[in-house]
Amino acid sequence: MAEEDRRVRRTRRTLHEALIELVLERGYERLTVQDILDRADVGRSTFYAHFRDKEALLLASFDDIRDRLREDIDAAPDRPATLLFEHAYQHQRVYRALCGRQGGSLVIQHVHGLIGDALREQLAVDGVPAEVVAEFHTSGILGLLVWWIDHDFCHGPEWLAGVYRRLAPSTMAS
Amino acid sequence: MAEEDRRVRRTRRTLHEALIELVLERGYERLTVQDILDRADVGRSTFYAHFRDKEALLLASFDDIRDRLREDIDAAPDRPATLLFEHAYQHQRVYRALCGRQGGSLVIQHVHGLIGDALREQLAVDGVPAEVVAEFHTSGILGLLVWWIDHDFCHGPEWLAGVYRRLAPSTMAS
DNA sequence: GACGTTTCCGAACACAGTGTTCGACAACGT
DNA sequence: ACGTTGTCGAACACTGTGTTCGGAAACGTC
Repeated sequence: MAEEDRRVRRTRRTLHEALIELVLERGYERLTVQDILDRADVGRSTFYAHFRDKEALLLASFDDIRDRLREDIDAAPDRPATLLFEHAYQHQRVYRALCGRQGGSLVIQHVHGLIGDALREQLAVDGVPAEVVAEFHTSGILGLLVWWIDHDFCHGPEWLAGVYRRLAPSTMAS
Repeated sequence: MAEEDRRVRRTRRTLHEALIELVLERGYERLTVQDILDRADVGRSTFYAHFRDKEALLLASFDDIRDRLREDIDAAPDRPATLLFEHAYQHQRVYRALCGRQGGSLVIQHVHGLIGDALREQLAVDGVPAEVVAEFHTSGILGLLVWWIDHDFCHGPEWLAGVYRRLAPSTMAS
């Protein structure tokens, strides 16, 4: 009974798809709510009945995937980078739209928080606060991710995970 | 004879100062051109005689500092991270406004390019493309920088440079 | 299949912010 | 004291936002 009405599902799904399409075509910043409405063929008032603004739609579009990523990380918290790379590889289209250079930086920030939280409890280096170590690694991992996305996912996720392990030997986490 | 007119200097300086102030107070994204005009007490048409938009003002405000940073890096290209940290420490107010979390991400992107270019020619790790190594390190360094800024420059620049050296021992660059 | 409910549409609206124009005036450097 | 150049301020057209509301259509349920 939670999601009973088909029309609601249809509207939200259509809007999400339109957003992804348009971000890939023209980049998030350049998009207008009206652009999304036209592409999705959804009425203006309908949009605002579902989302507060463009940003809310963006974040909602990432909700499902983020939840799954979080679950995976919770299940195996000792190798968040590997999980992130595999996850992105499985959802290339969405990750390209939301985490690539043309996506809004908001989603990246969320992922940053996710990975940062996981790393903070895994990493330890003598004489350096765990917070700082985690920050360095998280930023590095996301740098690798964005590079990978912008290079069309050349190489598999194992390769990238190997690169990370090679570049950050100061700890056990991968 | 290049910059003869005092009025021009005054206008540009006032606008830059107003921008920095307001970014520190309310964040770049939330700012209106009109806000900047009010704070600087400069006419609307005058603003557009100098800058195409808010973004152009932001980048111009970073021009001087960026040039000096580039010169420093060119002079000692083997330790770009250390130079960046020292540079930020010397210009805390501007860096806080332009590279902190509340600054537009544009300036950060510029710095990213600067550091990335320098690192790409310094780093080498067997079996990993230099491009990827540089991307990882650059992102990590900028992560450290942002963390440092957001923690009010606690510790000196040497400390942060030491942290970086400790976390990224896969190369000689510091 | 008929029902009451929920959602959607679409047009209208007020509003905020952008970037441009122009004439009058003031400040400038020489 | 001069001609030049920058600034002001008000007006304007324009784009995009977020809201409102009544009528129509689709929905789930019984």
